[in-house]
Amino acid sequence: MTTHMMIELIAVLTAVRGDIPQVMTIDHGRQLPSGPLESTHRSLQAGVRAWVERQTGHPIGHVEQLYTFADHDRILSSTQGRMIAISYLALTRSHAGETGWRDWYDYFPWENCKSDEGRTSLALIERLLCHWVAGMGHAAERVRQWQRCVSLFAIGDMVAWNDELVLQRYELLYEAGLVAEAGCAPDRAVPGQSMHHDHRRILATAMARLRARIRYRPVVFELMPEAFTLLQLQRVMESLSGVHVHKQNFRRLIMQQQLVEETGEIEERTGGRPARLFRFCGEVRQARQFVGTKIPLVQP
Amino acid sequence: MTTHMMIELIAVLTAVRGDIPQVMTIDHGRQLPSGPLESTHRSLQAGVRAWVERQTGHPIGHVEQLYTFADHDRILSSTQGRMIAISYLALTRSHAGETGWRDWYDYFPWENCKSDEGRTSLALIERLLCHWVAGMGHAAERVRQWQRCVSLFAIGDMVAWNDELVLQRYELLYEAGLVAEAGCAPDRAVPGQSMHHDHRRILATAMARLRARIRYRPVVFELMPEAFTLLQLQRVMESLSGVHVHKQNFRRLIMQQQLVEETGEIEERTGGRPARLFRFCGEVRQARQFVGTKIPLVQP
DNA sequence: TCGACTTATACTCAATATGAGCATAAATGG
DNA sequence: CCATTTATGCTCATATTGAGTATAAGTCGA
Repeated sequence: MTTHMMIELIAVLTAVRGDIPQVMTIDHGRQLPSGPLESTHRSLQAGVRAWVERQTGHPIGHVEQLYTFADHDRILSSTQGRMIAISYLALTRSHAGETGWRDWYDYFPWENCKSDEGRTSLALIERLLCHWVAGMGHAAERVRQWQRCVSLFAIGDMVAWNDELVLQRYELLYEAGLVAEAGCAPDRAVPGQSMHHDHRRILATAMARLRARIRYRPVVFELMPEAFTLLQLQRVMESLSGVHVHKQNFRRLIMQQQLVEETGEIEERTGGRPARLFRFCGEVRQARQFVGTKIPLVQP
Repeated sequence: MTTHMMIELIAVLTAVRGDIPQVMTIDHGRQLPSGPLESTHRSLQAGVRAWVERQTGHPIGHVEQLYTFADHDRILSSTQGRMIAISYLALTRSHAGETGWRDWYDYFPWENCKSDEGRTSLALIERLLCHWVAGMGHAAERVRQWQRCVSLFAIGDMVAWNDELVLQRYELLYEAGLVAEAGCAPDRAVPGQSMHHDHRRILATAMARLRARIRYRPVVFELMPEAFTLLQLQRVMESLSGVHVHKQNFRRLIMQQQLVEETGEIEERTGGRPARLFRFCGEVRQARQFVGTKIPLVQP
């Protein structure tokens, strides 16, 4: 009796191509890669790592457990099958010419406030949510839910946009019946590709976690090439978090924390003045790996 | 074939008595309460909640998943039995006259830097770690591990104490063979009660998570009585985090964030000038529940 | 009753951190 | 040569933070 078949590992494998965060998918972008826990795996983390590295051929940097959930439907139908899913966030560096990679913001256009597409998406969501709230019976409930919409989507400038609330925003849209996973009609749905099962929800969890991590931990560098300019680093930070940063202040903070050191090389193809290339000070930082990192992320 | 027997839920149920954080235990303080996932549970979270509330009779406030791990020994011996453990942090308010509650710092004396016991414990750890590192073969490894000791235990004032690194500190002591769980001789072990299996490790995870949470989320109030003075609140924050806060600055931040409102009552038994009583502004805050909370935690 | 001690609460002040802008340098392409 | 682009150095006002002073209002013991 092999009982470990019931444990499923789901990976949100993330990389950055150019400036754009991407996620590894299967089934034409409809699912996240997943696999069973095998008895040869020494631990869950090792299981994910081994399996993803075999699948992509790339070494994985940061691996982090996200969340474990019971698949409710499967519990009740007491047939054999997957019962517990454990999701992981994994970061890798490059992936030239591989298939299965999709942009984060194909699934969550509204999370990319930097882009025009994101802003129009947000404007549409605002109208749809307004309509959803208006259709509620109780006035008190109407007020409560509208407050929730306002604080999650930063409607009306009363509250600032919080880039870490990816999951909460998705859940609100789900409750409002504005995503395909909630079974709504396509014309009523918000823009953004849907996924099978609750995989888009898991992706939202991963995005939120990564956005939180890059603020305090030097994990961005797991996604960067060996050498990079400060603007490249800034662009990656911006596209991960979905918000703009002030260029000079960003440089100031990166430099004064001594997160990076010059390689001595110069990047010529900047389109303007050539830029110095930097590398992550992994060696020096490893010693004090528990000292926090501060990355400034502000609104435009 | 009931397959759900293999999933174990482990709860770190935390409350505060007086000013002291406590954890619910069984087996004379040697284990954390745990139970199997049942098919009647609608979700994992609901399972933990239902089961803990039945066990203690108290309503639970905040519940949060901590970590999922595979019990390695059980995987290899392919007998039936528990295989996956999912741990949770749960907060509750009061527990007058119940058994099983133990102080956090019975298990982690060194995490309570406020107390004299914590400081002597830390001084001893410093000596033991120094001895451990000195016995290493390679000089490079010696340097690397000593750096790790220094940054985790804030040895020599080169780096500040980080109260959120509870788990990392425990893991270092485990690797150094200084805790009973690592199979060391009692006279070589660091002070602090041990637990069965990896339960002390799970407790460390829970403490770290709660210390991180109370900084940015108003979860402290789940542990406070209905009405409290600002000093009581401060004392609870201090004993959860294990570090001192500056009284006036603490008040300033709490007040200007409008986390609390006056009840109008006065607490007379302060030992000094009577203090105003406050309650948590849950209603007002619920609307903007995603706005961050800032609690100042500094070194003495 | 007085005085030492405790806690509560208000306010000040200096050091930093942060957000935003200005200015200059060094490349490109017409 | 000039407009444009990016890089990089510097300033400045404001907000936040850490730490201290001052005063108020109780308790307790001699």
